[in-house]
Amino acid sequence: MSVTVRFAPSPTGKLHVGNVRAALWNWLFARSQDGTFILRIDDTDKERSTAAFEDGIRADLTWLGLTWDKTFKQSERFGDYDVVSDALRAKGLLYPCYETAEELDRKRNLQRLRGAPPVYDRAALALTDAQKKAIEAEGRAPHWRFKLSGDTVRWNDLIRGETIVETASVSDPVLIREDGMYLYTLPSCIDDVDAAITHVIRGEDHVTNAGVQIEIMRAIVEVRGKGVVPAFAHHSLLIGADGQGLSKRLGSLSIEEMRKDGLEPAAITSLLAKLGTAEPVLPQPDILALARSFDFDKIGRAPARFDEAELLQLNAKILHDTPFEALKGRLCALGVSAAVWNAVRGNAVKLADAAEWKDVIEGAIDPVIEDAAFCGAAASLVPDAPLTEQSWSAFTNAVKEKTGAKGKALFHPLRLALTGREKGPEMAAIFPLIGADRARRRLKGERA
RNA sequence: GGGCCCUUCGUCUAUCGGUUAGGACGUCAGGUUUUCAACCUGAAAAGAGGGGUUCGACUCCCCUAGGGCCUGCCA
Repeated sequence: MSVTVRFAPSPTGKLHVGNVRAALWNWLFARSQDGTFILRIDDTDKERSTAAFEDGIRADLTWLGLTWDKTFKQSERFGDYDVVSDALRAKGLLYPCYETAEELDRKRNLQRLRGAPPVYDRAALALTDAQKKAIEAEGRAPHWRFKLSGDTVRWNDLIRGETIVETASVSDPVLIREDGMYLYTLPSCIDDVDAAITHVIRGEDHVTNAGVQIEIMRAIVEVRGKGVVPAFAHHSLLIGADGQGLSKRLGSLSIEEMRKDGLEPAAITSLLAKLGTAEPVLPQPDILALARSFDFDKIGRAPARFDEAELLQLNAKILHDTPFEALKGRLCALGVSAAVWNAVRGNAVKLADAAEWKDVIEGAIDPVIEDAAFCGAAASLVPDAPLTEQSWSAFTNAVKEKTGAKGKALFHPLRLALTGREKGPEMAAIFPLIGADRARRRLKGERA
């Protein structure tokens, strides 16, 4: 049986690092098994789902290189959900409830106060047909719950190992709201069975869900007369660099933000693929190489810290190794030539840094002159154009001879005068780019 | 409140009862680049705490502490 996985975001928000780690692992696993990766848009919540979020999710995934083999939206499949829910009703597995949200809330609070688990008491199951009729005569519509078995559900989780959920300690899940809208659970289960999903890879916030979903899926398989319950792999969630949960400040960790910030998608995939695994996090521009090394056995069970500083370091390393050709389009848009890129890429953390260096090299800057006499002497020693790779050492040797300065005393003031900055790319590389004329003027303290 | 999961260098982790507790990233030092970055070499750096079990515990058990998650007519 060939592997089929899915990533199922709901278009009610932007993709963030947490989401994307799940998407990535699904994608990597699919690719490593020569399987199928499905993008499913879970848009059952009509009020909160928007086309803009959906487009954003697709754009983000595409940008990261997580392309899908198939895609569909749950909103296209309500007919199928109707068929299955009717069959579930007929089997007595889906039953109507008439409590209001406030009532349920009250019940839960009471249970909590008594120290009891807030599990639905199934009062609706005791309702007679006459009572139901009477309630509906008042204009009240039911919401529908799935009747859990109360048994222990167990599965061998690909990451967590043997895992059990006691469905007796879980409320019968509401599958259909009072207004007739499907909640996420049923469509998700139906789609997983119908699409023949073999592996569900997602965050451990879903482990209790997995218990109830396995029961629901078993019922669906029976109703459909085909399909299987997939295998599950629940990974730990990411936490912040401070060791606290990530959920609070996901805004700043959105993929869209990172894209706008000019980060390399490979930096994100390199980090997220290996963070929390036994393998080292290394810059890996080839996402398929990441797929080849994907292994559930290497994934740890403890929450891992996501540190933006680490992401930036990876981004820099990836940039250091990326030739001009690979970045041509974006560099040209920034006005950065191949010569400039090759001279400055070792100093770029983000791609936009190259543009800053381009401005330092080619634009007008205000030089920093610490010692006017020294710089003035140097100005007169700048070799005639055109400058070459060798010009820098010829120039600095001449300055050394004339002024007696050496080491840091020699280089530091020259760098400051020529670039206006304390640090930067190899001077031998950018000196010819700055050019003899501009170099002389900058050494004389002129804006050039 | 209840339930599930987790806790080894700063970080991600290896170890599946006996190891000088290993690696990677980061950090620091030295080298190199007659400056910084890059690069090379090296070093420092860890079993949350307390009880057991055992000849022997990072490893198994219990307690405590800390963290994550679930406990929705959200997903």
